[in-house]
Amino acid sequence: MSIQDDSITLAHSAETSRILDEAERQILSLPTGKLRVVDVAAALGMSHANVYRFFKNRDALLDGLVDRWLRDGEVRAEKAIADHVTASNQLKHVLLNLHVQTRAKIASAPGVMDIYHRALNKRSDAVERHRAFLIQTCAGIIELGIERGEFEIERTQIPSALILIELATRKFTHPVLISEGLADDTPEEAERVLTFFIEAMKSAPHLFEQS
Amino acid sequence: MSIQDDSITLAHSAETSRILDEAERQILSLPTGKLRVVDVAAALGMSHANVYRFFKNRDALLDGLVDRWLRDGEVRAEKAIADHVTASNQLKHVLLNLHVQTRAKIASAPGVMDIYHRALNKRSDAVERHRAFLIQTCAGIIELGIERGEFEIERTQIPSALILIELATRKFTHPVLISEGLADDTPEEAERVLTFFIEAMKSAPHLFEQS
DNA sequence: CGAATTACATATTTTGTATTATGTAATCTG
DNA sequence: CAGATTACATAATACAAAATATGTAATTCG
Repeated sequence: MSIQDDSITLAHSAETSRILDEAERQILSLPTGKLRVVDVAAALGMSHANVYRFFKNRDALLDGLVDRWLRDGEVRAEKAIADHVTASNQLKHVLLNLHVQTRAKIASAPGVMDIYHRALNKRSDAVERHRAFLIQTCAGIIELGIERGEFEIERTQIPSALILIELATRKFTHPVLISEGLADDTPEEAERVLTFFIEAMKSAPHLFEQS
Repeated sequence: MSIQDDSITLAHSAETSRILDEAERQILSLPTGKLRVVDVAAALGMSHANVYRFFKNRDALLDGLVDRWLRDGEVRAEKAIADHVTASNQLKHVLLNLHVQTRAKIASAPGVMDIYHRALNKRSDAVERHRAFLIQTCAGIIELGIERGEFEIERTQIPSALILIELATRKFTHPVLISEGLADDTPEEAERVLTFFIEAMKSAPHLFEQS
């Protein structure tokens, strides 16, 4: 029974994964993000029409890729939380990791950015979900930090802190903006801004009062 | 003599200005930034080769346009300083004005963004100069704020404050990033971040200590 | 009958060519 | 001879035709 349940809980069928794997492989060796469904199907020895049984259209396939990348980032975020003890370090490393990983992903192949760009402009479900995950995660960490007495801000100031941190660090977490500043923006700068807000939550809580 | 001096100090000849005026006029009514030197020359009733007497090449002409736009922003920055008394308000409105003005400029015509984009990717002299102007201006305001006892940070912390403010607000002042977030990022959000840093300089100077 | 394929109309991309623009040098003009 | 033009080689762009991809419906296969 548990075996059946396991197979049911698999979000993607084995076939879906194979298709995504091949799509990703091709994207990484492509000069641009112009992935062709026919090529993916051909490489897998199936007809291209068969791909459409698993993905509504090409956009859905690309969204699937972005979704995997974003989920990968989320796993790393969870790991960053597990790897650090203090809320300060958890918050810092969750966002810093995100910056560094996305940076690396984008730099790995020119086509990756094209795919991200499309998904973000479309505000695909995958992107919205990821955004919600991040905000929830950061909120949780800050809450923990407050409970532990690590941060001096009030619980009611959490939304305000989240908005500010998001605004000031989006430049380091948003794929398009990372790509735009690939040459200029360093992880060190990201850390600097993060440290500033973390220190502010520790020793200058009044800055987060709602206006 | 002073008349002669005046004419000499004119950075642009009357002809240069005419060319830039016509180029700008065309850009504003063009779907993309694909300005053609021949068209500008034709509209002015001169041969296209004549344009090359005043601008080394097409890129130089486009840089000239960006330069004018950026200088216009600088004039508005100076005005923002004159219009406000406190260093806090000067700093806030200089950057906020920049955000709002650039936003409006980009929204005015699709071609404008193309031109900005090119100049920024090229790191043209115009852009570098503008960047230096902004940093210098903000530094001056902060210095004044310190002198007046409005900000509590130390003079030695000015560089640190400038870097942080620049990092956290570039999203609101960088044309490409403004364009990217034209739909999402509001002036209100920009103000929020600015207010945060200004308040921090007032009441939490220790946050700006060098690490 | 479910899983996959081929067949097909429409959209998109590629390709080769004609046209037009760029930038420079030679030439003209007042 | 400074100020501008025309003339020209090279580079970029626009365009039309052919080729290819997408997405769906009819068809085949096990």
